[in-house]
Amino acid sequence: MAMTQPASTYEQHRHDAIRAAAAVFADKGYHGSSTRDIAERLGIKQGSLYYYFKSKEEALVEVCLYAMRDYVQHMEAITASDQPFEAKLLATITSHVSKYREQNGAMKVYHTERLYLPEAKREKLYRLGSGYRQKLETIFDDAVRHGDLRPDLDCHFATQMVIGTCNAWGELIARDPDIDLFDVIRKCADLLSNGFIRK
Amino acid sequence: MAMTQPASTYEQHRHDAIRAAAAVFADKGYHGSSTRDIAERLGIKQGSLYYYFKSKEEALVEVCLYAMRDYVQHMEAITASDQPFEAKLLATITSHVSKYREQNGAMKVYHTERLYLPEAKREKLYRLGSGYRQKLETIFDDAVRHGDLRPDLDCHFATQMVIGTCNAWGELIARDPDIDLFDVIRKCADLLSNGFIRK
Amino acid sequence: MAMTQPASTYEQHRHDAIRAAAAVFADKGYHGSSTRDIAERLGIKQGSLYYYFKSKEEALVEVCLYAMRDYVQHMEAITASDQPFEAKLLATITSHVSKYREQNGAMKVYHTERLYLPEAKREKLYRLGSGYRQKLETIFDDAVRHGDLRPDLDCHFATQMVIGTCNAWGELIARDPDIDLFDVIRKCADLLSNGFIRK
Amino acid sequence: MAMTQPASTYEQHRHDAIRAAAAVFADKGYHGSSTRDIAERLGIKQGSLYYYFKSKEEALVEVCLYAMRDYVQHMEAITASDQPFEAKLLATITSHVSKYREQNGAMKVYHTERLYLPEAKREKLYRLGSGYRQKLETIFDDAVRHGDLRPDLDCHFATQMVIGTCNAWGELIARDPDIDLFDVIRKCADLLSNGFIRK
DNA sequence: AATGAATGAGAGTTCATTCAT
DNA sequence: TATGAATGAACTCTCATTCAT
Repeated sequence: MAMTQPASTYEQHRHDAIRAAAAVFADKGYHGSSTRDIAERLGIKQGSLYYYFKSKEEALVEVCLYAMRDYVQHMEAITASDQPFEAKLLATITSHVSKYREQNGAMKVYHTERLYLPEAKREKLYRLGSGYRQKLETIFDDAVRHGDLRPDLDCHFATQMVIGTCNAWGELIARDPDIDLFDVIRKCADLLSNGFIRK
Repeated sequence: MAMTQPASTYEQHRHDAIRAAAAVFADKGYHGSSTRDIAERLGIKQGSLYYYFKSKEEALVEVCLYAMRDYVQHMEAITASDQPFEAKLLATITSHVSKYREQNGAMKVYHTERLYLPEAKREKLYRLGSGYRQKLETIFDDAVRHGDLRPDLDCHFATQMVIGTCNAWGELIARDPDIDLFDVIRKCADLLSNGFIRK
Repeated sequence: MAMTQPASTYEQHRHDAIRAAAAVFADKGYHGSSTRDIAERLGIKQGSLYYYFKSKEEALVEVCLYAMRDYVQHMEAITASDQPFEAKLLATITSHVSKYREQNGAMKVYHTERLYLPEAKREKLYRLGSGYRQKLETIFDDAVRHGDLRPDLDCHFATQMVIGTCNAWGELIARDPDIDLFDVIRKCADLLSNGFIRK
Repeated sequence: MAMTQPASTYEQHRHDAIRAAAAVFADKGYHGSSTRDIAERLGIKQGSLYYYFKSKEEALVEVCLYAMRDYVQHMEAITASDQPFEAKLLATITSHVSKYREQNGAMKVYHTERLYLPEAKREKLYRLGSGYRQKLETIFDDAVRHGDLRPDLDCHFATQMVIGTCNAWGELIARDPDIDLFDVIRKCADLLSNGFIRK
């Protein structure tokens, strides 16, 4: 059972182009990358890139969309599932941090280069991703209501904190391939849940 | 009590130039900024920038050094002080996060653009900043030994977590001037210390 | 009998670019010429030059190599030939001085601008050209041994003298198109052989 | 008995500036030199140069004039003297070639950079120097008439040849301080007079 | 007599983009 | 489907020159 669309040759090649762009942008930043860099990584000539993107900016948009793929759905699945808070948190962090090791760095690009897009396009991406934060926040809301979390918890703040922490670790593990991904995830979830202090 | 060095006119103007560069780099990224942008912000002509920096790259180095100024010393003072762990953590977070609202964004530039410097210069900056992490780690080591923190705590991990969290919040508060800095600091310290979970 | 290689369009255009650079450098000197000057002479826009040379310096190198083409081989052919000394000298001078009227001044550029190349590249060119002097010197050595030339002749000095004289006349005939090339060559060979003095 | 004018301090300093310019132009060429290079060699700041020259071009003119100083007079003295041809030739060559080791390379600058001056100024310099060639030519004319030289000698050509040869050797000895100046002069005069061929 | 500070013009170079083939 | 060739705009950087001090 194929999980991705059969995909015409063009779509396949375009997908490769997006992944090449992701890798190059992740490495050198959007403004530090040239279309030639991307083309070289793809093994084609500079001009040929324009068969797949109508501009460099479009390439960035596509990389960001690629990064967002399955991102929100994942969160929705976690929210809908019938697990205790700590399991949901672990699942969230796993999903988020792992993404930094996948998709040729697209997630990193989304996080750091998205801002260079013109307002309009940035807004569209933002809307795409904001469901994520909302869903995550409801996990916190529910858990507080249910008595699992501190009753004084600022759920909005906690949500940002989780996301920010995931992004921070994501950067680190994207840069250093020697870091043990699951060790990071476990400790991260533990510390966020329980804090540094001895009980 | 003089708060700043007397400083020659040249030094003063150069300082202004560094701050202008910091602001522009923070806004558009190193590669996305032009020397004209910086000059314009300073109110001089493009070519005149080279009276203060011998290259755009040198400007980036200076911005990073500016960001690092007092940074490690602050940490050393906190380490040396005779306060309980939670006070030290609060002081650390305050010092770190506040920096993102100071110095025209130099701290953000240091964090996100430093990587575009050639190996040699990056290394030198790195050495300057690495004392920070070490000092912070000793705070954790001491507190674990003293019984204030969980005995199973991975202090190295915890250190990275604090720094990463501070940087993540730093980005947010730098971008959004409406965020209440001290609210963030307080909640951040609280959550890191005590976690989300109800005791 | 094909006299030039078939040559791809790119090679042909690049050749034109080298000749344009030769002409401009010969006229205004390397540092006095701009890439725009060269491009204009070629009838393309400045930026397009970089499709043919990756830097202005590379253009200078190519012009120098162009000047050296066939230069040493010519000398080798003369050396190997079975002619008396005076014929060989005449052939040498002819070959050398004529070059100043050919190849759009590349020889002049080689002679006067080569020095502005960085050590490494200059060295490589030098090695290419140094065979010339050596071959010429053997002509003198042989002729002295054979009794055609004065037995007290400093052959190394004589070689330099021929080359220097050729270059001096080359400059003159390159600058003034009215000078009769073959008149110069003949008189030059005569005077070098026989001197000013009446016998 | 002072041989140069008493000279105001200004004149002395200006003289130093001309010599500094000569050295720098000789080393890097007119277009390859910056006014900062010259100022640095003088030990003053760039802007201060303009106290001595109203433009870089004027500096070049002054260097050329400096090179020409005593040049023609020397030739006149030689012409007027009552020596045989060979002594006059030797004196001429000595005077000319030696100049390349004097005056900080001004002669080399005159020879190679003069052409970059605008027509008008070049013309003026040319007139200054052309007396030299004329005087030298009369030496040849006289010697032919007197029967010392070959009756078929093209005196104009011979004159150019002497000058060209002197300049060629001048370049060599200016570049390489190890060359024995008087050895060059002697051999040069000998070969020009008597040629390579065995009598 | 000399300098610090600035400038405007122009340099070499890169690059996103186009388009005929 | 992809390329070779070119372009024009922008970029970093240099430099001759000016001028108040």
